[in-house]
Amino acid sequence: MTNEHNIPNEYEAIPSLAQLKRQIERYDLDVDAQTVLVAARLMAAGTKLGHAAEVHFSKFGLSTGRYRLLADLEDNAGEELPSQLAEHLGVTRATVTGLIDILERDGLVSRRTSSVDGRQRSVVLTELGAEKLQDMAEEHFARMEAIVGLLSVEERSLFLDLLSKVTHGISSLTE
Amino acid sequence: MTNEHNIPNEYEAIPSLAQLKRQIERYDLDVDAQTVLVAARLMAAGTKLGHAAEVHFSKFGLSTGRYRLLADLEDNAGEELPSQLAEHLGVTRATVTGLIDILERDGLVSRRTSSVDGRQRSVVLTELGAEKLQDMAEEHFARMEAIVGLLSVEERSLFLDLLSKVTHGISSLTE
DNA sequence: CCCATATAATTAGGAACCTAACTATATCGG
DNA sequence: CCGATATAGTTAGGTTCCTAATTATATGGG
Repeated sequence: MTNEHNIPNEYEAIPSLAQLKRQIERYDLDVDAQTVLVAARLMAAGTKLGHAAEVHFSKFGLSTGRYRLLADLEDNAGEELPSQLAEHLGVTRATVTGLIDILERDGLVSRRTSSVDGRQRSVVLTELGAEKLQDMAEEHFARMEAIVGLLSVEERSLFLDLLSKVTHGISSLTE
Repeated sequence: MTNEHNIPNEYEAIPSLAQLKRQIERYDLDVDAQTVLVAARLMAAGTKLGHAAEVHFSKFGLSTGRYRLLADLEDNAGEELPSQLAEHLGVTRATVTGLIDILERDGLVSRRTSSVDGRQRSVVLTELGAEKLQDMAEEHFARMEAIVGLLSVEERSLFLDLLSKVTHGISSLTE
C-alpha cells in the first residue's frame, strides 16, 4: 500500500457532525449543523470520486479530461473545434490545448487546419482513438454503474433530482 | 467575465442522458443510462463545488486545504502533528508540509519541534490564525448552508443517506 | 552496544487545470 | 482598402495535490 495513511478512518467520515457542531457553537452562528454536513460530505464525495476516476483512467494511459475529450469527439462525428470541446467539457481552451497535445502525441487524435477559417484547427478522432474508447467502454460503464449500485432504482432517480437542486444551489453562489 | 466560454449551457447539463444513451448503444453494453448518468452528474457536481470552494477561500487568502487544516487544528486544541493533520484531512504528509509552509509564511500557524520525539515537529495555531477562522466563520457557514438551501429538511437527510451509500460504492471500487 | 529497520517530515519532480498574455487570422467601419 | 478590433488557438507561469526519494531520529534483536 503506497498511501494507507491517506485513507480516513472508515468509522469516522470527515468532517464529522460533532466537529461541525463544535465549530458552529464556538462562533455562536445561526446555522444548522446537519445542513452544513450535507454540503461538506458532498464535497468529500466529489473529491473522492474524482480521484477514483483519475486512477481508473490512468490504467488506460488516459486522464479523466482526455477520456472525456475523446468521448465527446466520438459523439460529434469524430471531429470538433477546440473551442467546442472546451465548452462541452466545461474547461478552458488552454486546458483543451494541453489535452490535445498529449492525445495527438499518443496518436489518439490529430489536428487539421480549417480551409474555411485559418484560425481554426479542428481535432479529429483517429482510428486508434476510436479503438481506445471501444476497449475501455465495458469496464468504464460497469464502474460507473457500480458506484450507484447500492441505490435502488427509486433512490437513483431521487438522488438525481436532489443533485440537480444542489447543483443549482452551487450555481447561485458562483454568479 | 473572465471565462464565460467555460460555463456550460444551462439548458443542457453535461453529460446529457442522450449522449450516454448513444454511447451505450454504440458499444452494445448492458448498462442503464440513467444509472450512469447519476454517477456522471455526481462527478460534475463535485468538481463544480470544489471549484466554487476554491474561489471562496481565495478571497480570504486561503485555499480549501489550508482552511481545512486551520479548522482541524482549532478543533484539536490548536496543536497537532503533521501526520495527524494528513490523516484528518485525507491528504498525504507531503501535501501537509506544503500547506504548513504557506500558513507559516503568512503567520497563521507555527512549527514547534517536539521535546519527546526529535522527528516530530508539531504545528500550532497562532492568534492570527484563530482570528482568520473567526473572520471567515459567518460567511463560510452561510455559504455552506446556501448550497443545500433548495432542499427541504427531509430531502437533506435523505440526500445525506444516499450520499453515504454512494460513497461506499466508490470505496468498494478503489480497494 | 550497535546495526538494521521503522517512522516523521521534507524535498524533488510530475499531473491537471487555471488565468493572463501572446500570435495569427478574420472582419468591420470609415 | 486598410487600420482598429474581435476571435481561435497557443504559450507561459501559477496552484493544488500527488508519488518517490531523502534526511533525521528512534527502536529492537543479536
